[in-house]
Amino acid sequence: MKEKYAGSVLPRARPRPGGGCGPGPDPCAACTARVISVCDAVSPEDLPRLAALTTPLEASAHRTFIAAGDRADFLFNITGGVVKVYRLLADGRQQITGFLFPGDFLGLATNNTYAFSAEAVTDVRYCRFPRKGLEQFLDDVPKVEKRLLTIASNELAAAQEQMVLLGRKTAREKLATFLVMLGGRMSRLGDSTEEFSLPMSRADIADYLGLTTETVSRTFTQFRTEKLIALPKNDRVRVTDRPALAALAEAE
Amino acid sequence: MKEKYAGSVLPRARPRPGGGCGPGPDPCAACTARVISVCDAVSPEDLPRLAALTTPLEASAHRTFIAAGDRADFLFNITGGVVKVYRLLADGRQQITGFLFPGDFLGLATNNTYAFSAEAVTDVRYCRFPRKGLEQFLDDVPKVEKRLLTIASNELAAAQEQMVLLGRKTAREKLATFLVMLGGRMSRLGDSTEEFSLPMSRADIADYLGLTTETVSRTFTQFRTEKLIALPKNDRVRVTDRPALAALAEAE
DNA sequence: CGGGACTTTGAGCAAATTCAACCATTGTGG
DNA sequence: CCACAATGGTTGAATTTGCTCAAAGTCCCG
Repeated sequence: MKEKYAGSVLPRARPRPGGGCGPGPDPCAACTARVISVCDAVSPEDLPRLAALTTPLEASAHRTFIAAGDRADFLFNITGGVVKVYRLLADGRQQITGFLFPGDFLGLATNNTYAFSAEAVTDVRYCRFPRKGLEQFLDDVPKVEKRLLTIASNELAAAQEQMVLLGRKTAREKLATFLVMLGGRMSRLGDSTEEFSLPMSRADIADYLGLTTETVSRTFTQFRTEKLIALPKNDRVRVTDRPALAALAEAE
Repeated sequence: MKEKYAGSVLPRARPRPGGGCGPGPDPCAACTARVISVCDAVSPEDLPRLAALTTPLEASAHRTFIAAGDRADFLFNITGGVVKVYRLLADGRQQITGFLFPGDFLGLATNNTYAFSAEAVTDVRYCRFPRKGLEQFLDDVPKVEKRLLTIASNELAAAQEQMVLLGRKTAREKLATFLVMLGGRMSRLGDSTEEFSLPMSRADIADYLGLTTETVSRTFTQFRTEKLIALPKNDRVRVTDRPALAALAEAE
């Protein structure tokens, strides 16, 4: 199992392992993830109202907490841990469309049902908002709606980036891009860019990059042989030749 | 050149070839694309104000009217013709992230610059809005902002779909998906689902599906041999076995 | 210490690419 | 009006990248 990863994602997060909402009457005010999420757009005086809508929840590693086809009654904000968002084909082929980290937002749905599934990669903490209530809240606090639009735009840009990766990059370029991206992300969460944890399995990395586990593994080995990276543990990378890795990643 | 395609995309559109905004004092009110676009969320009394912000423009086939890196001062609404949105890698590899049709919206940008380029595939008509002015307008007409969020959500869902295609589908499945999608899109624009125009080149299809022109061409030939489709002209498809094509497309 | 899950490695294979030639359509200039 | 160049599309052969199938190897954790 993967419980080992729990809490390793926010090494310097303060109040609770894995980060997350604080307890007490005003949990959102104490939320360690707030500064990097939607909730940042909420002014202090509106926080209690947001908190009233919020249900803080947890999911242990490998739990699927959103299944494609479910009624899309909720929106989510990840406060601790790592989540994978994915789609399946009928025969089981899986494409992971994104990994979510603390502060990331989830749940923008087109119809009344989710078109994707979401599974906890590590133990996860998240806040759940009922769509109905949140929509009301959004009407009253337009700033948050703007923020949502910004978030959606960012995700759209990221999605386009990922399409370039999936459609036009080689296995080496894909993995290099992934490592650079993950390093950046991890460092923003308090880990170092040079050495950081790799919370997801090889299979998940493969399903994110449009490859097989074997190819991911082989490419890791190549990179290690070429001294671009080191793998002190299976779930930890040290980038030893950042320029070379970045060059591979940004064939653009 | 491709001028031959101009106007072939909205066969039943009324007022002008290729559709587009009407002339005169209230062009938006006469816009044939309005009913299927953002502008639909604008109430009649606000239309003049929107019209005041709008600059109707044209671009002939193959003209790049947004280049990645440009300052993102404008938003766009396609009113006639077909546009491709794409990204390039340094060595020229291209990934088309989407084709836009009349009613489609374009320009959501993360930073101050566009991260993508946009090129007219056929002769194109479009409306241009200055970001600044539009933002003001959005503040006053929250309904439109909501609509934008909905559009962004839809695009996000489409982007995820495309990631599945790029990362996990075979060449045959990719082309089948593309044809089904295009058929649906074309029929909503007044063409038939059974036979419709194929306004983009094989190279563009390849760059959209993460394949090479050769593979696209070979797969077209396969489909023709298997009597799934017919190609009365190079730029026209007739779907002769829709169920089979759909089955190939939706391996999901 | 042993079982299970995950990862790595190897060998052969297949899908898609590359490189190259050929064909078809269209538009141009003689 | 026809020849012909140009562009885009198709086809073929050889090659390559990444996949499949199979077998070890590793690392936890109990």
